[in-house]
Amino acid sequence: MEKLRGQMQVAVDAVVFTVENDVLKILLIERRNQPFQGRFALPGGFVNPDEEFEQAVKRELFEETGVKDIFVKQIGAYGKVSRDPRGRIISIAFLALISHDQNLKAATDAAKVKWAPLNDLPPLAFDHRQIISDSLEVLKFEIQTTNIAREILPEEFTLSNLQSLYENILQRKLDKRNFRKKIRELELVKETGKQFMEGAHRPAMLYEFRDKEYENLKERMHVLLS
Amino acid sequence: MEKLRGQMQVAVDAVVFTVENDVLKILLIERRNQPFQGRFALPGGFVNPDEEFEQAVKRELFEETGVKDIFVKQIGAYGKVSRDPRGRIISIAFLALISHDQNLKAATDAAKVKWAPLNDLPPLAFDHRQIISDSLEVLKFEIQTTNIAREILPEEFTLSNLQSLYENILQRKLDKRNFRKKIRELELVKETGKQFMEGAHRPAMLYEFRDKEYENLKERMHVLLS
DNA sequence: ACAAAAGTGTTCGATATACACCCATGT
DNA sequence: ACATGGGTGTATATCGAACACTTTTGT
Repeated sequence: MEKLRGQMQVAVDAVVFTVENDVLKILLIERRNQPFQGRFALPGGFVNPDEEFEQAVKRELFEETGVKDIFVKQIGAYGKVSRDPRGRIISIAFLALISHDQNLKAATDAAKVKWAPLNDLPPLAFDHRQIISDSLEVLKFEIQTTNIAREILPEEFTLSNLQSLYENILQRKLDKRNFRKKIRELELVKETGKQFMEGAHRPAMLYEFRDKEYENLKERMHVLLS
Repeated sequence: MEKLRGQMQVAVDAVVFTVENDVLKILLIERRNQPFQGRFALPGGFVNPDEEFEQAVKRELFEETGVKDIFVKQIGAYGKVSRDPRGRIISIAFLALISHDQNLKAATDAAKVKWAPLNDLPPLAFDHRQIISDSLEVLKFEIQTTNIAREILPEEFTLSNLQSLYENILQRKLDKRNFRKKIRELELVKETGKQFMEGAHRPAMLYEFRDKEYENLKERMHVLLS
């Protein structure tokens, strides 16, 4: 038997999005060791030999956030020879979404863990900035073609919360009336009957997501052709 | 130093599309060894320690097809624990496109290599059927939002060839007049002035792709929101 | 009364879709 | 002459985009 070819170390990394006070944030961890000691990096770790990628991600994220069932979706493999000075370490990157109402361990944990606003990220280790950028592109697509928004918002939310989420992800302002009309047509949400009151202004209606599947939104992908 | 964690074998596999006689085909290789001996599989192989994923794919594909610069795009990582009975072998899958006018070695090579029509694939080894399915989804998206079609068609082609390619990829019929109008609006191609004559009917105009970049097509992705 | 966010419809332009006939050629 | 695929335009429906005022609350 020849020496095993293609032998490498395989890790998973996660771009965990959540929304807090209508701000889209990403989970970062300050590195304690070389390389990139003191820099922030995406949470992640090596994959055990008998462990699925998704299990590995969820295991790592449970350790960091205390949240058990996190929505994850693979973004791709990052394997540039030079990406890690320690040697050939490839990373399978995942997009992960957490709703902020699950009391997150990370928020109150040691200072080495933080939720950084997407639009104000510190310098990052490895190729993690690229991974975040790619994840955001995927998220932009998914939010427009599925009901993935439910994975990141709390159980109950206002239409302003929802619009803010879309704006944060798509990185542009949306028109309130057009947005609400669209959401209505899609039957994405339903009223809870409750109201949310805060500040010196009219209270907002609270909504929750419908159970309806939204794969059908992908039919709108007839972008180019009849 | 502890024993290396996350140690695995890493391979690349390619879903190579080409179009021959207006039929969309995929490159398959008959396996000579266990497991799945005698079954067809995607071309691929292990990644060398100092080799980029893309290099590895292109190296393998050059060996199989004799074509040097093949368009490739990563689809994702496939790493189910049970996917390969020999052990934990993960595969980074790539979509690859070859225009059939480059005289393909594969077509004339040993019987163990064949171009199989997408709509008539034999049983495949490993999770390769799934990889093909996922690749086709990516291709469906790319063909509608970029000028990727140029990577698979020959230098010169008729509008019927082009439409046929779109139909093959999108797996549905398109309206000829609407298709041509769209292609015109997008300024995707230009006339060569030449004609292509074949069979007992009116000769067709030959076209070639414009050099224009088509990233801008992605702006049409405002599927959901204003 | 005022400030601040919630809520609500209509018009216009652009794009997608449906649809049928003549043309140039080889046999 | 006929069979075969190549080539062309218009009318309608749908969707996206732009746009401003009233409502409800706390202070």
